[in-house]
Amino acid sequence: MAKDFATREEDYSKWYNDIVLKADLAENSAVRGSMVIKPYGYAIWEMMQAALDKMFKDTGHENAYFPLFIPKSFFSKEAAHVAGFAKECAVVTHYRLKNDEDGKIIVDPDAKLTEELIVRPTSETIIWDTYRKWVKSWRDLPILVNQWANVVRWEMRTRLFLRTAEFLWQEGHTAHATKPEAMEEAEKMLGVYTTFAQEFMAMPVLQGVKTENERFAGALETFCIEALMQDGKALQAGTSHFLGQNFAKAFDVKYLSKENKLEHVWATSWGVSTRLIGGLIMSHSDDSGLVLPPKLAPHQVVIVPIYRKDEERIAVIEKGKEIKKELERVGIRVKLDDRDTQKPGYKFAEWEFKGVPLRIAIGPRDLKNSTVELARRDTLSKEFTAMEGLKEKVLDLLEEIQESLYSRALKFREENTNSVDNWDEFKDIIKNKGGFVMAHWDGTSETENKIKDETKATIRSIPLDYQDSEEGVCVFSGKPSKGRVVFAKAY
RNA sequence: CGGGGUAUGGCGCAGUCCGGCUAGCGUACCUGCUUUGGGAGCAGGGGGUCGCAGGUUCGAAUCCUGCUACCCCGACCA
Repeated sequence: MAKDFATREEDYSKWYNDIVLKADLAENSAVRGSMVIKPYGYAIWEMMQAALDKMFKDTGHENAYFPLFIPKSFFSKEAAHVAGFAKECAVVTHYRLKNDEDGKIIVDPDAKLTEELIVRPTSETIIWDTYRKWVKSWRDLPILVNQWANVVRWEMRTRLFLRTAEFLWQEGHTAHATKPEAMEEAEKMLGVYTTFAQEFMAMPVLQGVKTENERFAGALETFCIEALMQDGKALQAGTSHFLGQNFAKAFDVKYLSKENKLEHVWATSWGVSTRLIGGLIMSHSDDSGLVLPPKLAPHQVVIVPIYRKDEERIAVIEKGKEIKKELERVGIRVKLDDRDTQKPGYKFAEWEFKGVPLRIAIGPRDLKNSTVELARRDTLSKEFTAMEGLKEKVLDLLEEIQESLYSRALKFREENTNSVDNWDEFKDIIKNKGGFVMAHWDGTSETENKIKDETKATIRSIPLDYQDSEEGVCVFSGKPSKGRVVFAKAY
């Protein structure tokens, strides 16, 4: 175990917090509930952004940017949407400060806005107000736009990355001529998120739709991916909403169809946030700190030189540079830690809790034997290996680590997914074991709420293959059920 | 918003009950020497209006009053 680290066993929340802080990902700021994302944490976000952005563009989307502020009146246009967000909005009421008689800075009461501005908690309203101007004809559709932005939701309780008052995300907002086209878009983006989670984050996810209770405010259908964390709690990792014509009607977005008929357009929105970094941490990390999947690690390989005397230092670092160059030539992200201010043992420990997938140590002994010491973060194993053929070996290992993290996480999820038909067993598993519980449900919000009150478990999703799955009776009410849904306690 | 707790060098804490000399410890930081294949050792050194405002007192980190911030547990949520 790393020095000063809580273990998962001892205190899971503290373990999580320790990793965020000690791995230098983020810290709490002077602003309540808002974090500073530090360079190493932001580098991970940039890796995520790069991969996602490419996938969005490959599926035909373009980036744009809409205002941070939304006029208050926009919020009264879509009733369900307002109800969902009203309680957690930051509101701008004035536009100026001044000095009072004591020289203190105060809000200038004369500078009151005639209409208050809402700091966006999400951008549907401002975007749909804009789309009205963009859409006249069926030829203007579809609009496939994504925005990388920050949003603010005034949360009661916050946790680094998992829930902060301000967070970074992307939000896609699309407009379509027909319902099937919009539905197809919502499903397509769920697929993009799934691919990203599994192939890049090495985090297995369940695809499904939300129940009415858990649905996005203003959506007709919310698709989601849900991941299982190491403490047995579920994390909603991404959502894609089919919004129907709700926003088009609220903001009067109409087009003339080929048949010369005036129609409302169909909408989707979809988003993932910096919360994914929390999911990444809780999927793979261990009691020695962060573990990063190679595809998202800012440094895939770190080289630590070992030396005593000056001439050794020069020779070893020279070799380190050579290896770095060679690895970079095949596209590997390499950090040569040539700081003379820290000793090797310190560097080993540091890169370990920062989660770098592979570490190469080179010392005088290696120069003589033409070897390096190669250590894996995921298994914490190390071996001496020949410098000859190193880059092939590293490439293979990075791929192997990526796959092994995924299969380890998948195995964990499988071991912590239980099909349950008995109410007492349901309560017992939710309370004592956690994980996903697949159980029959009668389809009513009433039952869902009662289960939540009694166990704190919610329906994370209704699996996409729900319609074809087995019939049964609701684990709580005994009424008929068309299939099993996924229950869990959630973040 | 309900319940509990905390506020003292960068960080983590002791001291507060029972007021009293220059506010202490660990760590981090700085300098020097020895070290360097898993978080180095020794020596020396710098850094704190004790959360804020008021009060009691010869004297307040310590007692009293008010305020603020943060943390944990719930309810709300990506």
